[in-house]
Amino acid sequence: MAKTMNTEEKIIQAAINVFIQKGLHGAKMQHIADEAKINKSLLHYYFRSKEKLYKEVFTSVFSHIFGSLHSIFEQDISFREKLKSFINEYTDLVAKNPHIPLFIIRELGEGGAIGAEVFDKIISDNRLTLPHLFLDSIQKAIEKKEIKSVDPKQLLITILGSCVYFFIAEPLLNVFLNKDPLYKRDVFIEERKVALLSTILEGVKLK
Amino acid sequence: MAKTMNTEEKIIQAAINVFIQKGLHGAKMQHIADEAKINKSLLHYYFRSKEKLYKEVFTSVFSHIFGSLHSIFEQDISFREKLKSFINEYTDLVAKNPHIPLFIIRELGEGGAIGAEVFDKIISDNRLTLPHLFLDSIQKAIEKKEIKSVDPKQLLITILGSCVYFFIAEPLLNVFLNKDPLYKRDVFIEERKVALLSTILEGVKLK
DNA sequence: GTCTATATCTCGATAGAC
DNA sequence: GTCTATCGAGATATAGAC
Repeated sequence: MAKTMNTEEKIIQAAINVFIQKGLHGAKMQHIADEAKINKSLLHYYFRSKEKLYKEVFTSVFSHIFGSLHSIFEQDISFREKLKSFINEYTDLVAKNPHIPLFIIRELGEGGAIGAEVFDKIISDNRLTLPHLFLDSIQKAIEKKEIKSVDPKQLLITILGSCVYFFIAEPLLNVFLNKDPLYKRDVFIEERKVALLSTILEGVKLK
Repeated sequence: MAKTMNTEEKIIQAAINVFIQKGLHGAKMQHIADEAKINKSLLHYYFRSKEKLYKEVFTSVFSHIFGSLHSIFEQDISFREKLKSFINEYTDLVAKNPHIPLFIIRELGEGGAIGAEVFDKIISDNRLTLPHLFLDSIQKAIEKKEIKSVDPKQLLITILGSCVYFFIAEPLLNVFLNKDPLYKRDVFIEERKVALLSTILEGVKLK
């Protein structure tokens, strides 16, 4: 934490760290104050409530994810290449930042109302966010006959779900994955990228 | 709640209802006592702690899911038929019991340690639980050349993730699904079953 | 703007009468 | 076995001095 940051910036940065690791209810104001190395009452002085701070953090996380993957869909490459890049980069993103899917999951577990409010604000303000770009890419791939005619929304949900599920359910999946003494998480994740691209593009049917 | 139930049974039933809807931390002992129409201190008399009660509920939920889908994998039908039945029945199960995926998600959001402990106990006690049966079915389908040679674990995770993600992320997905004034949840879920089976079996590639 | 002190509340758990 | 009463920890939020 750079010393040049003013109090407000320090609070935001600390809130991002703590909320992402603990979620809305798991995070404690005292913990955020400690992380920012400021007095707890300053949190209420700068932001009125815990929820206000939380919304700031949520916006920041979504923007980060969208920003990281944005450029994939602006390149002039085939749908196959876009899908491959998305699977690889999205997988790497969550594999290297395991707190991010947990953060979103916790919000969804609490009903998702705050997350939906923030998400709505982001995608309504800007027509070129990641979900729009991804859906457009699918639509264009269908028009160019690169892929079958499918419902773009259904396909998007299938892709997102099959990418992120491993990281969400990992504590449960580990129960049987770890029965294999040769199981290595990193290797499995690399194999997962290849398996996912193949299954989504070509399915499991024999030629 | 039948009047014939004894106190212990009433507590268990109430705990299932409340924990499934609220999760471990969201559920309050007072709420469970009210639901069971008994005094709060009786919860501690019959079960020592909140966590003990919670484990009972978790075991019950897993057993319910596994039991509901068990028979699919014991029938002498093609892999395609098994996959179709699984997608349809699993989708119906979570669509009709929306609290179940949320319950599991909340546990995963809190680290999943308790869920993993319960899950481990269930699958270690019995070699014929749902995950084993599903993995065996995939393995046999590969041997019989019904499908391509793939890693059964990767395929299982892809299937589970693409089935359940819609129900987990629904509050966020609704932000753009609801932009379509013709969107109907029930219709979308029915279309989802068909799209999922098709994509997993055949992918999105043009013939 | 920043601090200390504290009000206020919620909740799991327990003690003890009946 | 069941009840009332209460403890004690932990948390958000605020009052008020400096």
